[in-house]
Amino acid sequence: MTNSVNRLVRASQKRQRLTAAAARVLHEQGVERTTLADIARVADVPVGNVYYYFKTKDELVRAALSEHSAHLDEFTGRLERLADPRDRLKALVETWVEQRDVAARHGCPTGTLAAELDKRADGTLDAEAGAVIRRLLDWVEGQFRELGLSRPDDLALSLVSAYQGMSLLANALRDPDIMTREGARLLRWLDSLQAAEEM
Amino acid sequence: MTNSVNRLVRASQKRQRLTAAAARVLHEQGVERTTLADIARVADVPVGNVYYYFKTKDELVRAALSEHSAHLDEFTGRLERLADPRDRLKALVETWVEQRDVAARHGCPTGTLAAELDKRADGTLDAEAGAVIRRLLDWVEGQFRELGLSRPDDLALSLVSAYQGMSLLANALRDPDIMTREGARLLRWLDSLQAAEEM
DNA sequence: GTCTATATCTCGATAGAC
DNA sequence: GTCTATCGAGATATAGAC
Repeated sequence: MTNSVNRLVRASQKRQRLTAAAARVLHEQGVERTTLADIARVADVPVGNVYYYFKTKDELVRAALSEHSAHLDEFTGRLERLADPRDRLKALVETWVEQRDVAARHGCPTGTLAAELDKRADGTLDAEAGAVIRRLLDWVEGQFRELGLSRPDDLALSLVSAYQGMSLLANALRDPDIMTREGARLLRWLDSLQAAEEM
Repeated sequence: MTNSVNRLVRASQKRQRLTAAAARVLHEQGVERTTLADIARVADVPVGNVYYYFKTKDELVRAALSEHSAHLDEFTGRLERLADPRDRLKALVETWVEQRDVAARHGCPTGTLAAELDKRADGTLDAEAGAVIRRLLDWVEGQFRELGLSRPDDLALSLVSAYQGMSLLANALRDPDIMTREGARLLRWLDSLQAAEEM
């Protein structure tokens, strides 16, 4: 490697570290209570240096959203190795339940971010947060459609909505058991669905 | 009325105006993005005067939470005029759907507040937000119990969770129709429940 | 590309006149 | 009780040396 390539690699490593740190810290503390210093510290990058990679704080929020979106794609991609769409959805619910302690402590990463960004008058970033949720919604709808169920869009809405709701309640009441209880109901519900039948 | 009583009344009127303004503005803009000046302006009270009624910003947040809690009590109280608990729950869902435009714009007042407060390391106010949600949860559970349904706590969790989920999605996607679609499913679900049967 | 120092701004909170 | 003026903390963002 030449020196210039070396520098480039190190540079993008720092950018990557900042992005990962932003995704994590913004989830834990929220956008408004997170300072650039917080993110820089976790990423082990000097504060002033942050501006070389991200011109504004909003760009860091954007990067965190991309990170969540990429993570979601990678996850649904893995689920598609399962042959039966119903098994994919059940595996999705099981993963949510496994993450119950994180949900009880900080809520759903994308959901809490979207809720916070929607409080802004400036409506640029909140649309991007909504797009990540829409991405999950569309993927789930595809699974219901493959199962030959009617109104797959409404079924997807119910499932994703249930996830956001149980995450918010688990968080607000600081009770991971809420994820377990609602998760069990969702698994039973998924098992009960039959083609040409609604919920 | 003596002058001193006059002053007292005017004073508590101002306190009341500040509380109402806090409840509204904190819902619309969130806690972190709302300044004391914002609340004072809406309440038509000079900024510096706020501190005569509320020693800190957190006390204003607390007052807003009490306002939401009182509003909830008053609302469930009115619902209890209906003889059938099932009708009470259906009226509750119908009210949520009627509020769809507010939900799409700002989310559920208590839910978004709880989510934001839970991002704090300091865990004093978030518990109070959770308590308001718990209050709704308990009331709904009572209705299911009156209906003689098994696991009324799980049923209440499903209903309130569905409400929080659909509010968050409607808000994130800026789409009030989401409230209508999920609301319709909840009404059908409530109709389908029979004693000694689970969801 | 990296980092320090600092400018600039906003906001919560206080002091003190009236 | 009411209100103005302002302090001081803390944050984003920038200037500029290296």
